Amino acid sequence: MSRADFYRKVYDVVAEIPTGKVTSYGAIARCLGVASGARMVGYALNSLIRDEQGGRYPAHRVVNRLGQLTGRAHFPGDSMRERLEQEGVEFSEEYTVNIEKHFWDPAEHL
DNA sequence: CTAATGACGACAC
DNA sequence: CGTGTCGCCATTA
Repeated sequence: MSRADFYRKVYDVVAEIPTGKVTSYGAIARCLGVASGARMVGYALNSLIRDEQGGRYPAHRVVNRLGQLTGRAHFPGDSMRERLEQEGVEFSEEYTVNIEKHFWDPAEHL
């Protein structure tokens, strides 16, 4: 599997996250067969920002394994948190979602 | 080519 | 149970 394939698959998975659900970087990485690629998933999403068509991917639904919105700084203002709240995602902390309640496992979708 | 970095995660203390 | 370390690997300096 090439680097480009990995990136594309990450985007595919992200695009399929249901509204009101969230998943983690590590879960996506494992789902793609690269258990140690959690950081790469984050990097792939980071590149979406540069990418023009990046806006059409719900990258705000991807949080770390604890449900923390570690990527909020890459979104304008509090748009990441606002969008999640708007989708009905429950927060345990101001920047932490209830991931156990809203977790979406990419593996189940394959 | 080497070194530092990061939207992570597992494990040791 | 919070904090520190280390492994991870593409990307950038």
